[in-house]
Amino acid sequence: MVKNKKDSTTEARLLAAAKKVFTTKGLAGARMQDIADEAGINKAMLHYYFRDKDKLFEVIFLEEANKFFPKINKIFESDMPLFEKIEQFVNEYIDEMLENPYLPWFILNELNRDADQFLSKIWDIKNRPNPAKLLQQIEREVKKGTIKKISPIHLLMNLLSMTIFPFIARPMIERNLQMTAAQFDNMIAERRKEIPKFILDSIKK
Amino acid sequence: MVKNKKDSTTEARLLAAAKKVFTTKGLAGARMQDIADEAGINKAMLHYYFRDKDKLFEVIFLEEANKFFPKINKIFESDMPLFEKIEQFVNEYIDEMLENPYLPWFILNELNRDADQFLSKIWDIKNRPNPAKLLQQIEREVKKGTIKKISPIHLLMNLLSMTIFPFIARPMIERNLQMTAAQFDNMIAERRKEIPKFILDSIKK
DNA sequence: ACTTTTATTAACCAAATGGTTAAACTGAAT
DNA sequence: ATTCAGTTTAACCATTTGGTTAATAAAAGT
Repeated sequence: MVKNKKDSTTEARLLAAAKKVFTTKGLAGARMQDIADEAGINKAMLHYYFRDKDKLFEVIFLEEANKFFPKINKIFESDMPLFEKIEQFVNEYIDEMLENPYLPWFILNELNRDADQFLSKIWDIKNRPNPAKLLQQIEREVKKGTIKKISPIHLLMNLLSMTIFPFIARPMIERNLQMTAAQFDNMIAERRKEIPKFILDSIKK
Repeated sequence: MVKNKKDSTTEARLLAAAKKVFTTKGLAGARMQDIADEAGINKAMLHYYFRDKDKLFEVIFLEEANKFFPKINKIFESDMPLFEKIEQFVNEYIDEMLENPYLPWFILNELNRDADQFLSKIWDIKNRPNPAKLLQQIEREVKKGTIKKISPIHLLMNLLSMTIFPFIARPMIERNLQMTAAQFDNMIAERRKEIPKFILDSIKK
């Protein structure tokens, strides 16, 4: 595998370092000096390329959000059968989490800290998850009688919860259930099938 | 309702303020001055009563953890039938979250930041959730054939996820599903029945 | 060869922040 | 009335931290 030239530029190295530090320490906890050290590059370069801390944060967040959420929305809005949609959602989400385990944490953290600022300034409305179509689809299926009667909101909440929560709670899970990283990854792999199965068993007639 | 005298002492007011500020801003993001202002009390008093920021944080965390987790562990370890246990867990957890919506956030945040330090120094091992008994019970039920075949770990993960996640993701849920606070509370109330029902439907034979 | 632009560094700065201190206040015990 | 411990305040201090700058090196253009 040939290393992409861009990956070793100053800018790219700073971005990678920032991603790592923001992830583990949060926006407030991250130090510009830590990021510079992690990249092995002078701190002034962070300001040279990204102006200030908030801008740097924004760049990192948007890069990932713009890649990921459109994919999720495409699934939500497609014309697939409900169960297939659920399967695809779980798989897509887990794929993303394995590549960027920090993302949900990142988002929820900042959303918790200051939702207004985060949503209006940083998170473009086009890229926010929009499950409206999925909710309608569930309602239709219930009315048609193809699945058991269930509130669409609760089904959606259950789907999101079971998919996302393990990644947010990873440190707690690994500790309290005495799992190694490998065991955790293995468990996540199983969930690609377990979650859709669990849901199907619950709502099928 | 007569106001408890203790609730208006300087120490208690500082604690309440700290709880609020730590909750919304996190440990790193919280400012001692913010906490003092929130309490309407001189900043020096924070140091007078709690020595330093970390100690203050510790006091707040332990107070709640020592109240809550023993309750949860008692449920995990009791001899109730599985389904009743699930119901009680959900109800107990939701009760706690309504009173202290910040708790799971608080814990996961610090656990994510620095698990080792947090667990060894702050979170006494006696108060950590210990679901071993519940896992065994699920395994027994599967073997007896009273419920469908399911991995105990995944069932536990599903239970925790569906119960806890909505509180962690609250700001995102309220925004993206355009819910008011009242609607959110209402949805949570419904989940007391929805979660056990969803699980039962999925695992019953 | 030279000039100009871009990239990089080390030293520096101002503001924020956790923490200290000395003085003053309060209320009960003597 | 005085003392004395506990409480409270404003001013202060040292360090951290985000951000700037002036000087310099490297690259690109002429």
